[in-house]
Order: sequence, then structure tokens, then C-alpha cells
Amino acid sequence: MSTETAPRAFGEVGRRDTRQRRALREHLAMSDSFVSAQQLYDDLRAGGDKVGLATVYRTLQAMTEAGEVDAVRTDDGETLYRKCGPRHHHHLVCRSCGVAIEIDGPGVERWAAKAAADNGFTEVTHVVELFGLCADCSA
Amino acid sequence: MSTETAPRAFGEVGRRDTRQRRALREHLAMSDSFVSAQQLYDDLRAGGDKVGLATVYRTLQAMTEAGEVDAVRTDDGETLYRKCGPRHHHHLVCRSCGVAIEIDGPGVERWAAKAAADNGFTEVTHVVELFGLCADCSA
DNA sequence: CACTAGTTTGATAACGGTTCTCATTCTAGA
DNA sequence: TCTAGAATGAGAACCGTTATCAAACTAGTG
Repeated sequence: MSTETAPRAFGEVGRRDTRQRRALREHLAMSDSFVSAQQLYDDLRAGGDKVGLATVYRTLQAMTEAGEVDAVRTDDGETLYRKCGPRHHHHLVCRSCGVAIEIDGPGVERWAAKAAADNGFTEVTHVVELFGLCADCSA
Repeated sequence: MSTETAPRAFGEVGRRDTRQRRALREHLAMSDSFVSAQQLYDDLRAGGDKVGLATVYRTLQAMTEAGEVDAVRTDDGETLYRKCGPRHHHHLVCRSCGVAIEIDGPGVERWAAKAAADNGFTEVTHVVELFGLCADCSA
């Protein structure tokens, strides 16, 4: 809703490059799974990085807005984050271990656009996420 | 997760028919829009019905499990409820006024099933909701 | 109709995730 | 090296939701 999105350096979330942001980015880069902010906070702390919870939330939020990470909401209200590719896509997420696979649904986008148009809706966004048990966790 | 889902009278959420549940059901039946539990609570109170907030939440939850209402989560974490038809379907919801249209996407279901199968996922559920501004609110 | 067992209710406390506050620390450019 | 202002972090505040538990009520039964 904000028109304040200022231009910023490629790949950078905020203007300044801090130890905390570096740690966060590195940690995210290492995993293919979705993690919660709290989990990330614990992990960083456990790994010896001194970071505040507020910073984790703030940075994650900024990165999400900047398109550096994807965020999905679980059924119980937690938001999970994960590094992501630049293209628009959806996810197939494992309910048990958090592993995620990026998938895209060309048909889904079209269907959404059509449904919106047919009903006179504008500025339509869509939420399309699949949750299940990955091959490993199914066993 | 519970195997306790006992058989119950058609169209009824719990066993007992209370004033509160009746009021809630009637209120929902009157509208095509999604409303939050809190909103519903306020509306009922404003309408003279004495109901507790906890009861609204409990009943809404029960009705959701029973398939009497649909629930969607907004981006800011609120859960919205609405009476619904029996068939599986998705929604095109107005961000501004809550009005919703039930839509179904035969292709979406198939796409979801295929993506899941292709990646070895099992027990896959999908979340597919469209949010936008309805014709009226677009003006 | 009266009685009773067991369900439901509701005021309020507790909860869990997230955001806000604001004094302090740190970054980046001059 | 200095400095303006961005970033941080501990803890409080927030907010939607759920749990608690004694009191009220429903629906069968005698």
C-alpha cells in the first residue's frame, strides 16, 4: 500500500550492511526449507550469532517485501520464510519437515485472472500453496 | 486429527440447540460476506443477542469442522467466516467489504494433484484463495 | 411436570506470534 | 576521525484466539 518503496541496491534489503543481516541471509541461503522467525532466531543464537528477535522479524519482513524471500502462513498462524527465486511461483511444502519445492502453475495464473475479470474484481492477488508430506516424511 | 467425530443431526453443529447457536447461524445465513469472529460478536451484541466471545469462536470453529461455514485467513492473520455450499470450492474475496463469490477451478485441483504426485508428496491439501476489490469497491 | 446428567456458556485469564518503543550501538560516507 | 541517521535489542504492548471453570441451560427420563 505504500508508495515509499525507494530504489535500493540489488540484493540488499536495507541500506546498511550489518552483521545481523549478513548472518540472517547466510542462514537462509543454506536451507531449502521454510522456517519460522522464531526458529531462525533460535538457530542463529545456537550458532553463536547475537541477534535480537525484533531484528529477525524486521529483516525477514523487509526481505519479503524486497522479494528476497517467500513467506507462507501455516494453518496455525505462523509465518514461515524461505529464500526464493526471482520468478513468481508457488510452493509445495512439507507439513512435517518444512522442505519446499517451488512450482509454477501457468494455468493457475490464467484461471485466477479470468475468474477475477469475470466477476468485475480488480487488483486481484492470489494465494496458492500446497501442503503435504514429502516423500521422506511419508515413510 | 480426532477420530471422535460423532454422527450428528443434519445441519446441526453440536448436539444441543441453543439460543446462541441459533442467533449465530441466522446471522451467517443473512450475509454473503466473510466476517471475522470479532465482527460477528459485535454484530450480534449490537442486534441485542447476548453471546460471549468464546462461544462465537467455539461455534464458528465447530461449524467450520462440520463444513457448515468456510474459513479463510487474511494476510494480517484474522480468520474470516462465511456460510458455504456443500461442494468443494474456492473464493474470490473482496479485500474491502468482504463480499465473496464461490468459484471452482477444476483445473486447479488437477494441477495440485499432479504437482504433488510428481514430487512424491502425499496427503496434500491446497489453499487457493483470490483477494481483490469487487466491482463496487473498485469505484 | 420435576429432576438430573451432562452439555454449553461466558467473563476473564492465559497464550503465542508479531510489532512497537526508545535508548544505545553501529554503518557509511564526508 | 567525525557525525547523521539507520539499525539494533530487551522488553512491553498488541491482538486474535484458546483455555479455564463455575454457573446456566438443554434434553431426555421418571
